[in-house]
Amino acid sequence: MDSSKSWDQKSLVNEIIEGLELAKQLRLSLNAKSSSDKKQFLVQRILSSYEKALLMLKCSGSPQSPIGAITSVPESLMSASAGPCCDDNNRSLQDRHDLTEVSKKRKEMAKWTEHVTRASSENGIEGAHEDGHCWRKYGQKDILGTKHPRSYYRCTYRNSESCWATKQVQRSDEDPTVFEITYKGKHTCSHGRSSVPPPPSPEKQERKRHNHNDTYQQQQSQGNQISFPTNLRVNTENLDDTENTASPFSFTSTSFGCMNNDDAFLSLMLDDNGLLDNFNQSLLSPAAGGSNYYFEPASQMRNIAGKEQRSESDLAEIVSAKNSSTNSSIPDIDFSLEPAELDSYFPFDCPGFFL
DNA sequence: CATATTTGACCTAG
DNA sequence: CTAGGTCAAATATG
Repeated sequence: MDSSKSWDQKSLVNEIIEGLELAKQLRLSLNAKSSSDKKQFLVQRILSSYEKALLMLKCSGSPQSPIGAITSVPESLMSASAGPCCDDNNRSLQDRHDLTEVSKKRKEMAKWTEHVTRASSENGIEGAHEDGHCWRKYGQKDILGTKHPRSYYRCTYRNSESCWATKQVQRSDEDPTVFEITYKGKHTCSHGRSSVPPPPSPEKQERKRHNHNDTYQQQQSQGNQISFPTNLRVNTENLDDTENTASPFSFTSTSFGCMNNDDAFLSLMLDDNGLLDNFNQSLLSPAAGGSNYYFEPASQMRNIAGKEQRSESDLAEIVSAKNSSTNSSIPDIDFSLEPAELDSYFPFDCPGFFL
């Protein structure tokens, strides 16, 4: 990866910069209310740009690519052709049902990671992310080499609806405002983001202990500028095709959980690009929960990781939503889209937002 | 009282 | 054996 880069780092940077510029243009367009054609065109360009950049990265296969933002996902997990989501965590289940197949891999389900920057206490955005699903914490573990413990959550409806989706929340030690959320399995429950007003968010405990007043409500008032993803970083680490790869990233948050607008956002994305075709299904599938933004040129991106990414499903995506602010920017290369981009699509005034 | 969280014990892959 | 992941009893919350 370091030695023979099939891509020139400059090209990569350029690609990303271009994306950034385009995003800015898009923002302007949005503000100016220009024709939707133009907007769509811009979106397409942006995606194309990032797609290229990601491809370069993927090809390089460097875990520690220049882009610090990219988090390498530990292992590839393939999703057994088995079900969409149910599969692994239920060790016990599997054990009961068919131990034999589980032999090696413990993880067989689609998995992707999301990086969520949640508020700095000053912004009071802690707990700003929710994905519209109801999660129940079932464990917490101190992980070697990390300052903060990792929390384990599973779908509240695990039992009632056999929804085996789970997620892990790990606070970054470097940037305490960043939470790395790793999802596993797809929601099969019918309680997507749409309905349920997100209960306690994962980090709830922290909010509890720290502050709660200045949290999300504040943002509502601040409305467009902070609320949340100011800078959206999308990092795709391991992608593998996987038809059932569930719903990749939900742009964190409760917000999405309660808004319908994401549809607009999605449709925009989808319309413009064939790129996202593969995901349409899941994207639109109710179960998957609507606001998932797929970033996946399917076939092209997968692989490269080099290891066992067979065909199954090795999907790990990382989304970073930064709400920090204007400058979090990242000189080098973090993919960062300016806030406005999202703002226009997401109303933050919906009640229950960020909760 | 029902449901969610906490937390130490337990299980398993590596 | 270790670290990560899960279970489940105890406890907290509404």
